[in-house]
Amino acid sequence: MTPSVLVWFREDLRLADHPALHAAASAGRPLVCVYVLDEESEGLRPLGGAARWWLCQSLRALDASLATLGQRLVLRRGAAADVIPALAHECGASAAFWNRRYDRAGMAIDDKVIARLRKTGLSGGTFPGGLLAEPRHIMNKAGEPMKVFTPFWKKLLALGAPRRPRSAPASLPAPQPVASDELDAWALAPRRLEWAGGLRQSWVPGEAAARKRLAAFLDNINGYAGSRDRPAEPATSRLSPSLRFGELSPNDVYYAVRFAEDSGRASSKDVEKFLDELGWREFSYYLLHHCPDLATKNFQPRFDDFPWRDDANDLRAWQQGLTGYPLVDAGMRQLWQTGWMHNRVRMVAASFLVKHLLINWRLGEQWFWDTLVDADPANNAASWQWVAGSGADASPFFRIFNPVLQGEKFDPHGAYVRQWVPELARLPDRFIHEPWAATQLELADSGIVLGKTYPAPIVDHQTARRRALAALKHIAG
DNA sequence: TGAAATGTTGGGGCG
DNA sequence: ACGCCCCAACATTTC
Repeated sequence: MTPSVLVWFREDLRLADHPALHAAASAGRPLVCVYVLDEESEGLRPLGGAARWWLCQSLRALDASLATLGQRLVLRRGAAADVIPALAHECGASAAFWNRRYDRAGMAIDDKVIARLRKTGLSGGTFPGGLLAEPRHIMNKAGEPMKVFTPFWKKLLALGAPRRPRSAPASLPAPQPVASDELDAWALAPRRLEWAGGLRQSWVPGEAAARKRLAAFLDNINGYAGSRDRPAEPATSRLSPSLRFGELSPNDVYYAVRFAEDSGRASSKDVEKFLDELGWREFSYYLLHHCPDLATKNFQPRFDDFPWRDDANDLRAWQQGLTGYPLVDAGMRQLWQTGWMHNRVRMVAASFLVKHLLINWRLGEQWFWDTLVDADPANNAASWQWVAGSGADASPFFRIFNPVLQGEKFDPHGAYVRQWVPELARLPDRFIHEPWAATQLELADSGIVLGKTYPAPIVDHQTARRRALAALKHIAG
């Protein structure tokens, strides 16, 4: 019997531009496509709730696309270093292929899998597929990892054109029948039904839907550079969860945007601005690769002794969107209801937790990890550290967002606030970002009783700002 | 990928 | 007519 080839899907739940799948398909041998739910291996961070929901839907979608090619997705559960070699033997495979990952725990597992495969005469083939550039290829003159975004991104782009994406295989070799777990038995969907309901209303996971979102974004990219910061406008790509789970490869996105530019559909300004965001994703994975503890350890050690406040009430108010600052609350509620928050608001809300409340960025990182559908081990950790000031190329400690000014600047008519904080919806524009500045009469006209129907600010901006500056100046460097 | 404090300037009201 | 003051408006510095 012809030995089969095993393709191990991980954070690349797609058929297009999937180098490992492409290589396996070209071998012309029976194919086994597998996904392993690994909740046992040392050091792997368990997915948060919203991401588990996305994963479940995306696996279903991937299985359906494989089915159109006569294939199916085999589901297995357990420590990957056991499961993959065992499955390879079970189905008589001679090789297992996968696309690389870049976190330390994941790479250690992959090394172990390769070692075990080799021990019994099988081979493992690994491919680049998740990043525009391999992290080890970008170093400064001293041979050290780079620490500043702009030179990093310039260097990456100067390496030459990124790998060209391939389209999905038109056909796949016949499957090798293998037993599979039932997806429903994994119970990935959240227990709270209404939470899953909000996610389902907001998103369609899977490669096909991701490609539709990419196309819709390109149709709408005109003016992106300016409108991307206004959370009430549908200007951002909303591709983050798809990139997180690899429903699209960054190469696919990169070239789609470049093509829009070359064909005159998109201005260079808008394109550069958007590709910068893809660049930040690269930079985050790059940092995680060279600094594997990014989610728990300060990138800048001088933050190690910072006296964070331990205040469960303030943390809860922030999580629930009850800080009394409309823009922050709107963001936190959008997050809870849809599993996603607009980028501009993420910065303001995160800054509020860290700087106004002086709560440890790790607690914010953890909350986002649990609630974001795009929660990503690299982006989430790097971005929280960036906001906190402890990260690479971080926001300086004295940069403290004023949630009122940010609201007035980026949500001038309060459309975003009105959508997510409906109890403020009737406030006039001039008070929508600072309801406490309205008189009792004006509040009453809008049906608001401050402290009852909507909270008074849990901290005074001026006071909190000065407190943060005083606390942070000790570690300024 | 800020905001506040502080400094400077210039037009206009006014004595 | 002139100087003085006020204070936007803008620029610079500081956190």
